[in-house]
Amino acid sequence: MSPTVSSKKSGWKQDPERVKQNILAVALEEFAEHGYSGARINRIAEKTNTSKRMIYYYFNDKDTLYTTVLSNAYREVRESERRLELDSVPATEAMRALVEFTFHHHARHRHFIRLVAIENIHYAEHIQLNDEFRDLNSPAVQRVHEIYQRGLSEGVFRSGLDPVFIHWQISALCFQNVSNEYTFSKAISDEIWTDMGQIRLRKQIEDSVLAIMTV
Amino acid sequence: MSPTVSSKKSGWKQDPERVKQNILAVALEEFAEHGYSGARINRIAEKTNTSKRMIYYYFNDKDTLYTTVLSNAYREVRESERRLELDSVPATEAMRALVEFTFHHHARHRHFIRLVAIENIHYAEHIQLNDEFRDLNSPAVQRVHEIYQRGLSEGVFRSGLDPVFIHWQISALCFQNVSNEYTFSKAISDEIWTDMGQIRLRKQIEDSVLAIMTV
Amino acid sequence: MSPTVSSKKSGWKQDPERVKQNILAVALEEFAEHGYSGARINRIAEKTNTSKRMIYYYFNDKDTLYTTVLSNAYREVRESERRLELDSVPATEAMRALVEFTFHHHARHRHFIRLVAIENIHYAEHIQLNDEFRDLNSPAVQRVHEIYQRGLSEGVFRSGLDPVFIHWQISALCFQNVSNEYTFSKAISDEIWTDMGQIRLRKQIEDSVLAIMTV
Amino acid sequence: MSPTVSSKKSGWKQDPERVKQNILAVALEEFAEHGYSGARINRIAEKTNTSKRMIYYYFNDKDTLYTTVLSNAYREVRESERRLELDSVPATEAMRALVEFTFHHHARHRHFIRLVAIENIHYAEHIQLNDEFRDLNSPAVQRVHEIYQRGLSEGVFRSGLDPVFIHWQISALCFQNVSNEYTFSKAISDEIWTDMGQIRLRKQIEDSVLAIMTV
DNA sequence: CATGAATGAGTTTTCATTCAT
DNA sequence: CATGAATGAAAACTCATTCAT
Repeated sequence: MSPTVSSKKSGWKQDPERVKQNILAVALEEFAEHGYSGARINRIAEKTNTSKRMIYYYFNDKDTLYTTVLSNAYREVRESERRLELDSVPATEAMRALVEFTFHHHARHRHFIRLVAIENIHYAEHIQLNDEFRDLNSPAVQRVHEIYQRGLSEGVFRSGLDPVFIHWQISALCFQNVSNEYTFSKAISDEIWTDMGQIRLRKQIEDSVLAIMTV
Repeated sequence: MSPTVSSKKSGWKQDPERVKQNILAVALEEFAEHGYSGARINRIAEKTNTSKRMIYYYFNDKDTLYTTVLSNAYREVRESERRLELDSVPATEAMRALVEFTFHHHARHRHFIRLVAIENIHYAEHIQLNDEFRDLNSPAVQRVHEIYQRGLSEGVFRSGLDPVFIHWQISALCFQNVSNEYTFSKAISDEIWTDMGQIRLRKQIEDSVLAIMTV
Repeated sequence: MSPTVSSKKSGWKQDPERVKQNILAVALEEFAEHGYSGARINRIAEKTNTSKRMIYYYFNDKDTLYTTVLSNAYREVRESERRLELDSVPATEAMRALVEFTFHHHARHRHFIRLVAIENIHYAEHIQLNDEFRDLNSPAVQRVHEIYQRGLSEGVFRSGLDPVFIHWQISALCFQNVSNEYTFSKAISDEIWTDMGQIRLRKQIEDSVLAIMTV
Repeated sequence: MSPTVSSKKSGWKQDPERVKQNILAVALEEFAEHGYSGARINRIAEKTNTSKRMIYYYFNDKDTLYTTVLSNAYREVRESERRLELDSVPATEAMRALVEFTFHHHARHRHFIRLVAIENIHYAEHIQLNDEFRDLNSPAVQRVHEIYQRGLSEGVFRSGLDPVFIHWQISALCFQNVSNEYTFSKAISDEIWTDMGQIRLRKQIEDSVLAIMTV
């Protein structure tokens, strides 16, 4: 009866923020698994601690729910990326560390990767292009930029490079490692996704990134 | 009067093969544009020279239609890739040519790229894993293998490399150039997809591939 | 204003149980009249106080609706059979009473008889063979068994009979009286289905059942 | 090339009568198996030596095809019944023989039994009530009538019986033995349809018929 | 006679969303 | 805040039947 005791479907009044987070978590899974059109509000409601009505109460419609899920996913992933600290090591080493981190980070956030792949199918039309969104993502390039500058001072990197392109290369390869596993495995070979294959691939990505940067 | 002349909706009986191809062409667009769940049989029918009923007449259901579209797309793209001839040039040059070709080929087959991205969202469950499919795709790796062998004889490439990994690198980067343009543009920058950006990117991809191969 | 008063299409929210029962009643008629394939969800919806959508809301699909109708029909008919009390009369009299009751009971439940005939065309594949279903139907044989035992003690019945076969005889003849009226009438004669014919037939059935039981 | 060589789909011109018979045979199975609404013209066409178009060519529509199948089935079964010869034996013996014959005859013509059950669901609306049809079926009652008359002369049968009711009793029980096996087996017991059960049941039917006839 | 292709009208089923309390 | 019931619009799919050659 006490308002602090709020759990599952038993309690009377639930914490609104908690309810919303619960819905978003379930919706993330559903959208990541089935895409926008393939996702089912019914399925989301069933896996939720609350009811279908609440989804509409808090998020108005499927589109808004998806958009919220997407921007939340970006925020969470970018936030979790910020924990990486690379300041004190030499540039080359830092670069390798950044690639390694990105490689594992993407692998550990498959839902996010799938969501981004899905959003590209939709021409990224659900992403509001604004300063807030750019600010959210800029640290990714910024980090590359800083390491690059350091490497220039150290004399180990070529001049005239664009951090955006470097970042793209890292991102593209680590992204693809997660996103295209299934068709590549069936069409060509699945050796890349064995334990050994993953280690080898990560090394290759590190090498390829450093190769285009070094003198 | 000539029985060989049959076209559009005017004539009574169309060439069945032509009707099927027409449906497949329209369906390819629809599926590539909206994904499996987002695709609408009605929309496909409208853009077709024939009726919705005929889609079911020839393809039974949405799933079969999609599967047929997908395998056809693979076949067509792989077939069109076969035209590349790289035998007579030095290995390094051949490798650059292969990357350049792949880069443009992917860019010119956006529907196929989107379809593959979509199919990965579905865990490639519509692809029948069989010898025929493998045989269709093996030339892609084979080509890399041949150039690599040539480069080894020429003494320009490192030994111990796996053509599958090399092919993956080329494929991944050229694929991503098409598939992730929209989110990357909004999140980071769209400079990569300017005319200049594309030239620069292609060079970078060439460099990165050669870098991991050369001594 | 009173929340307990809710009826027909006027009120907003109907009593769910009442809605389901209404659907089932209409569906029983439709399936009994046209068989499974001949039945139309649209027609059921029209005769209902609710909409086609609600049929799917409560019963998911045509098959489930039919199965529910069928098992409900069995339950209702068996329940209504239970009201017969035959304990206090001599066995021979009790047997005649049972046949008479069954004769009229089947005649008054034509929908059920038709449904069972339809289900036999489908090889009874919609009937879940389980203890619950057996328990539902066992009283029918049990009743025959009890009368038979009584008749044995009274010395009026032959020994060595199987109640299942006795029950079958009663059931078969009373069933057929309802189920094969139309073809028999056209092929042979409809005199059996005149008022007099029905009386005569019932007597004949009673006689035939007693004849195989008595010494 | 010779017109006498006509077989399967290879030959050019088929024997029209043979084609029609082939269609009717396949259609009989389909209608008996699935009922009128459940039957599929497509399925019939597939199992036929000819094409769907020919079905329409010879029978106009589904309804006519069904009607033809039905009346053909009646004719064939009645014709095959005529072979029974019972003249020279005593009436009681003849009656037993008639029941036994009917019992086995029905069991050997399940398609026909099912078709009749189906037609009753349709209120026998496909049967044209005319003299021809009556004439076709009258021998069945006539046979009972003759035996009954003989039994009267012999002094073994009661007077005042109606051959129609006797025939109904035989027919009903032998019919039900085929038509209601599935629901009865699931609801009550399948012992009746074991080899021993069938022998026992046939005896019971014989007994019950004779019981209502004898003094 | 014979045929594969074509089709309109209808049938089942699904889905996001709303409503009265 | 919260809920089960309700729903219109549209989606996938089916079926008997017809057509031009």
